[in-house]
Amino acid sequence: MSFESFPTTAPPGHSSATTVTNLLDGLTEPQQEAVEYFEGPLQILAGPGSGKTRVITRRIARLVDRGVHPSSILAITFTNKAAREMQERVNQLLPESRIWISTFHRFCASVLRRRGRSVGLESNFVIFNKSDQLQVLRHVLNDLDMDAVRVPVAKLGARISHIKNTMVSSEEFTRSLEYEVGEPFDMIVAQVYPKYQETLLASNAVDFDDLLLHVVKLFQENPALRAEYDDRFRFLLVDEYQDTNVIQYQLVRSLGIDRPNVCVTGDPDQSIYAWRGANIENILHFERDFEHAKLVRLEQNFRSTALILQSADQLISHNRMRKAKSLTTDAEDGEAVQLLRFKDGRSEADGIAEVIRKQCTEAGSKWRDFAIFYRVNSMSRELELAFTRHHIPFQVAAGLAFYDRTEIRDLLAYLRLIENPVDTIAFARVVNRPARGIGKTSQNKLTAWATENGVGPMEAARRADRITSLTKTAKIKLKAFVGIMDTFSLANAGSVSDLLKKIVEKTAYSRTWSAASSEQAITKQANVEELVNAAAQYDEANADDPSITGFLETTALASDVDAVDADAGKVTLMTIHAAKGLEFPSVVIVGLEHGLIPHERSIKSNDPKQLEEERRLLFVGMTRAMRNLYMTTAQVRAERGTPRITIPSTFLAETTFDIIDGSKPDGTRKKSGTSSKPNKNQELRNKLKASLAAGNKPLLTTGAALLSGSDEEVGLPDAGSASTFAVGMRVRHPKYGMGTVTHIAGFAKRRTVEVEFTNGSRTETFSVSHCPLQLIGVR
DNA sequence: TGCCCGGTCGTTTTT
DNA sequence: CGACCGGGCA
Repeated sequence: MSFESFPTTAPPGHSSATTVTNLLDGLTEPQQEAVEYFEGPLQILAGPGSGKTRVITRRIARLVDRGVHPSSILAITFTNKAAREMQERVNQLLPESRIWISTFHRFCASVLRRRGRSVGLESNFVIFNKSDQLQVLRHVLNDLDMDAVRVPVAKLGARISHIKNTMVSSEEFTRSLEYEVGEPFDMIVAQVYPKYQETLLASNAVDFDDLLLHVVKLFQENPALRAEYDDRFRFLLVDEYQDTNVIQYQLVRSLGIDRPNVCVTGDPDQSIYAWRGANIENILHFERDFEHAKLVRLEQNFRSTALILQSADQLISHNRMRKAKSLTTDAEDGEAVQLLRFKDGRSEADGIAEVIRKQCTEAGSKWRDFAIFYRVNSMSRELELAFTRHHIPFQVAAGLAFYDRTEIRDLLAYLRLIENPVDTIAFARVVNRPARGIGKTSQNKLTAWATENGVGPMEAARRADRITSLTKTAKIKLKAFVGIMDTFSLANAGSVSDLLKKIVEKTAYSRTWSAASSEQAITKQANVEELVNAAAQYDEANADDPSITGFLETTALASDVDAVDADAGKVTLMTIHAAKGLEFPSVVIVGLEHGLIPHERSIKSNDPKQLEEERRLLFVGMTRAMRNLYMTTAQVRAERGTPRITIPSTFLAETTFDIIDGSKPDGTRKKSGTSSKPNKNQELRNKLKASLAAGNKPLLTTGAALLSGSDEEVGLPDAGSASTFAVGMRVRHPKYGMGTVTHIAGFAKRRTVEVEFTNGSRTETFSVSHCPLQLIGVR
């Protein structure tokens, strides 16, 4: 946004001769280098706010300028939003050029629509999202008679997805377990995974993973096809390369063999998706994978003020597994990062609201200048309540995504079934919605018959007369359902939106919520209307070739983050992950607490890699801020309903900021900002370092000390400090049983112990002042 | 067949 | 604390 308002000197419709210099105008030397580099692999290591998008878009324009045909350039991004933004900016430089800019998933969908026959997909296949996926798994479990055993479906899905992302097929997975007994859970997975794939294929459907996986397989099995695509896309550009997983990597590789003009951009320090299979190695080993690769580093930051950048840089420099990078800026110092401390989550939310209001009334800020980031979605609630109380307009980039709402999924399922009558999941969803007297029993009989006779659910319903197990009424009702469905077609309705309207009308869909409270009914009605609007938009954009499949693809690959509108005139609330790639004049990062940032899961994993990813996550959050950066802590935070005393984030000991008492109306500033003299915060950091050098493990302690709330000097705890607990002590907990104390941190009321329990190998942190721990003795 | 309640579960991040 | 599943009852 900000610095990108660089004037486009070329008038619209310019001829190419004048653009070369213009395309390099206002670029730094490394930026120019990246734009100018022509053929061969190119890696752009782009720090936050270093003008990456600008470089890529200009590079594309420059390629066209050199005579490369626009249709032989493919740019791939991760999110729709990034793709759209890049498309817009390329269009500014090259109006009407129709460069193909797409996400990995959309690109693969289009390949599969054209060439998916050999992996068993019709061109109108549907894309199953997560809830469809879970539905499939439930069906599979049902068929396998496994519901007796409690199997967590979501976990199954996650496990299968993970296996797929390591490119292990169901056959390979099952075979691998024949030789080696795996986890008990994997034994279940081994049974479910193949059936799951079968169901998808029988439904002419793919899940998100399949979308990529099928294409990679297609290219592997059909070298001529791979070569065709490789050749067609003479230039390939991949954004956010640090987030690619094994499959995406394979895809990029297979498109860059004959024509290795692959340009990747990314920043290892912003890799925050390793948990879902992203492989930092991909970017770290680019030079090895693509011979004679050129490397360009963009290290000058045009986004943040110097003090913000400095704090972020301090933090990230604590990562050990890292390509060192020097972030620089010409910007003024600006205001120091501020740490606002509150007593609990509610006053934190109120305090943030007050800060924002104050900035808007006194400093001329606008609501839209502010973004609040949190680690977990559940933390948005308290903030939403506070903003409502304070009458501050806000938008949340999360919650139930629009296309995940029941009424929307129901109507989409109708569309799916019309287009693809073998979609068992859509059938199950729709056949009795609104209720038309076709219950579970009848459905089970029908699907059993369908499987037996090798037909899809709609075909089975059509032949309901032949299914002897069905009751007479069930047969009649199924026939009626088929009758209604037969009246629906795109050809008859004329457009997707009209078809949707017809469905709503003919099925009397609003009966579904007749029982719901009126307020709910109104929301649902509005959602349905919004869906029709979305369809109308699709109709308009695809007037030349409208299809149900096309519309469904749009909805399947849309995400809630796409809906955030930077210009909405509202404060934006989102997770730190969702904030990647964005920037805001003022940013608040909420809950800098142990267990939140870094997240408990990463801490408990005991894996330094995971902790480093948490650090990168905070780094990403901090570097979104242009002018003001606030971070907050609450001394007490309700967790699963019960309030618990918090421990400050260890990361606070690794960066610089001013501490502000957020609960005081004006905020009592402990140390003021712009001086570079070490403040108390830094003295404490020095102590921490000395202590670390002495072989202690006091990160928690120092974090706590930092925020201990008193101005008096606080020392680090030693063996003799006042506490009855000591590392190595045996304790008993009424619920978790026997355990051993592994860490002690904090002082007085804020003193905490971490206990590793013997059975179940779980680890819990307790506040000494109120915990039910019983001392047993020393190990 | 459908509704309601009760219990269980988990609880990070997403195309 | 909340969502969601499954079971049991009307």
